[in-house]
Amino acid sequence: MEDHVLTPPATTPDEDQLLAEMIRRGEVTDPASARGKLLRAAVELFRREGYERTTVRDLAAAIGIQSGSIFHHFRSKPEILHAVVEECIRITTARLKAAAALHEQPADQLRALIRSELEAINGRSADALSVTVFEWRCLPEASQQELLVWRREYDAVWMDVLRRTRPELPADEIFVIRRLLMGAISWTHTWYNREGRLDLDELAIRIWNLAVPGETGTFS
Amino acid sequence: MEDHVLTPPATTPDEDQLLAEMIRRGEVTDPASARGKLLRAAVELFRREGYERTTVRDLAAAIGIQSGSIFHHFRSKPEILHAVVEECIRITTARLKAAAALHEQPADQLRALIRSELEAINGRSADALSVTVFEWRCLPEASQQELLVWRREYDAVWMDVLRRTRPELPADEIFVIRRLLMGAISWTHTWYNREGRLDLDELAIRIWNLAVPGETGTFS
DNA sequence: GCCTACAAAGCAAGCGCTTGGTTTGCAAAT
DNA sequence: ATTTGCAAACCAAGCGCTTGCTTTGTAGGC
Repeated sequence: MEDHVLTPPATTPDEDQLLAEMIRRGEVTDPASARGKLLRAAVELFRREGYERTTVRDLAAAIGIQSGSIFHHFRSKPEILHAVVEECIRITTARLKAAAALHEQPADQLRALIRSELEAINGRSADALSVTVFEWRCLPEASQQELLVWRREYDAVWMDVLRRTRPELPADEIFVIRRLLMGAISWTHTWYNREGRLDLDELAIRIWNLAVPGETGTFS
Repeated sequence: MEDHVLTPPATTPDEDQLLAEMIRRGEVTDPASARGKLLRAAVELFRREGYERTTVRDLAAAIGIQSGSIFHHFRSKPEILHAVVEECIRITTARLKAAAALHEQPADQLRALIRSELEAINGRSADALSVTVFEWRCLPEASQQELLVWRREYDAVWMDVLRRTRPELPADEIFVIRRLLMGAISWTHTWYNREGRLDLDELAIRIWNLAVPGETGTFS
């Protein structure tokens, strides 16, 4: 990850390799397993129809088994949502950290974080993150508390990099910047189109310019 | 609305008066009526529990009637959600236009739009807007199409002011700016606290500075 | 011979909504 | 001033269906 001598620093970490390692370490479910297939189907259905509207019968039909058989893999329907959200946060956090590790300078790291979050929201795992955000309140209270621990870890990476990028700003200003950035980035999933003219790298730089005045300073 | 001679231009329109006029014109339901009470209860429950999780029995209990009696006022449960969303968009759009009409200069108008949207998302009608955004997909396809007409009208106000504020930018850049602003503003509802030190006027100016470089140019 | 992974069938609860009948408010007729 | 008429608002009961989940049984790999 630090061998810049052999391979030049990439703007984005190798997502497939990262995922493969996490599967090997047992941190996320192997997509090839029955449980993995079920989780993938759940992500797609929960995103398209919402958690409440998706029935265990829909879920079973999506992977070609009977509804009762679901409960061999999960004890309850909420447990499926919990698993989806947990694995999503795990993967997203790992990618965020990997993105930051590609660079030395705080400003470069910040750009990488923005790029990473854009990728998470608009890339291949977009459905999972969408479920995580939109169906969060469907989780039982106990699940929410448990998962908040992971979420705080994700936020800590952002705050650390932002502090070092804008050391002159007080903590509460850093907080506001993080939130405004998060909003601008999250919202892209409602309008950004990968097939359009604007690519994610360019969009990342536009947003980056909002947080780091310096050279260009603003939009355009 | 234009008599600046007698009353100085306000930074924010009188929401109560605007609402009263709309009720008088029959554009929104009178909150004092049975239908109005039901809609207000629906907003609160849909926001807190979500549309799917809220049953007509919950709704009836909230206003102290039997579940069957709901269907004297609305033909179906989706029709209730439709009414909530429609009235929310109507009111929000009217407020946005009123905010723009308080000023002459495009830059001032833009600040007023930002302030208005912040108010809509964090103010008294925050619950209704939250329902509109989060439960949108629960609406039947036909409802969505019908309501999209109103939504486009809302967007048109924004695009018009943005174009006149930054006439040097091409249309697609204006589009991106609008979306990034919308994201930053919408997301405030997840973190902004009215009781905190940062007031909405100040936050509006911070966001305004992102879109209009000129004087101050950036954050802080 | 046991364990994993499913099928098949079904249960209890809860859902949106319907039905038939009762109460209430109010204006016109007496 | 009282009665009558009537529609809006609501109740009590429950229908038909779907839901998450349970139970029982079994085919196949180790």
